[in-house]
Amino acid sequence: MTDANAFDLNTFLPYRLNAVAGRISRAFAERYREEFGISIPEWRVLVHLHQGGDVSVRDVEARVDMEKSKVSRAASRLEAAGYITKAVNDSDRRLLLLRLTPEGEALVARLLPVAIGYQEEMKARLGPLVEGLEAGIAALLDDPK
Amino acid sequence: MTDANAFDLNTFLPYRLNAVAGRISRAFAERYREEFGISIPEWRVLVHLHQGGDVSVRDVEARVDMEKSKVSRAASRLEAAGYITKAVNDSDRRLLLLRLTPEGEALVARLLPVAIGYQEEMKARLGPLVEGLEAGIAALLDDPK
DNA sequence: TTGACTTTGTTGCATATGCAATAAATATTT
DNA sequence: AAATATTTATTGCATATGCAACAAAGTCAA
Repeated sequence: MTDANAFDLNTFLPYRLNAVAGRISRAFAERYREEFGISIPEWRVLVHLHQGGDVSVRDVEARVDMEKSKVSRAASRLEAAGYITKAVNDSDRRLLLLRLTPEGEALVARLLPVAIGYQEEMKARLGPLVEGLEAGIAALLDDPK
Repeated sequence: MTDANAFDLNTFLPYRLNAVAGRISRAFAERYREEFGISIPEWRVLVHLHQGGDVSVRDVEARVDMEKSKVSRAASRLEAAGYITKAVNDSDRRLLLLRLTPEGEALVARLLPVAIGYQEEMKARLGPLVEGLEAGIAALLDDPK
């Protein structure tokens, strides 16, 4: 059945998955850059800090699907912008304690509604198909690999 | 209901979509780099040339979800590697005619079964959930926007 | 304690990327 | 026809990325 001559990129699942994700991400990134002046890596760090308590670079790396160098650089930019602080963890001086500043908290408070609204838009476009999409993503993402 | 304090990145649809797509793409890219020495942009150009007839950079850009500069650079690398040729389109001398060489055709013939196999693996992992995933992707991707 | 090994975060480096600017060809307007 | 505008592909530039190398701190074993 799988005739290689008939191969069509537009029905190729890995390609399609990557293409949607790219478009969604680009739109999301543009919005965040314009409204808040931050990138997606920075957004992820902020949101993770908002969720968890004291957090190290390693923690962010593990939970947010980013290389540690990417996390490190995002954190440095956020620190320079005054949204987070970096402190040394006294019980293990290799670890950083990343924390939101009051400015960072305020920024997250403005960010989250926009994020949630964006998600709502997506879900509205999907209608009843959301569930199937989420189930498929879960199967690929949360699998033991 | 959407309480911003309860926001959880791991249930945030745009994030999850991007995370799966990233993992799938990285695995795919690694495989293609190791086995064939080509990148995903190059892969896309090759496959598109295999599908269509004579093709310009603009055609690839329109159909393959890539910036024209990315297409241009991928095409240059493929030309240097001997997989495609660039000729001037005599009916409109602004356009290129990109064509697979015999080596390019041979490469594509080896590439496609691997791609199809990769897709099969994905589908096997998804089981009956494939359809829902594909429907969701279609709703987001093929929409009038 | 000493020495070997591991973990954590940062940085250097090579490559990739998007965007704007450009040159060449064509199309359009006057 | 001449002047202007548009389209196509490439390239320069600034930024982003992943990976490997590294320094500092900690762990473990003898």
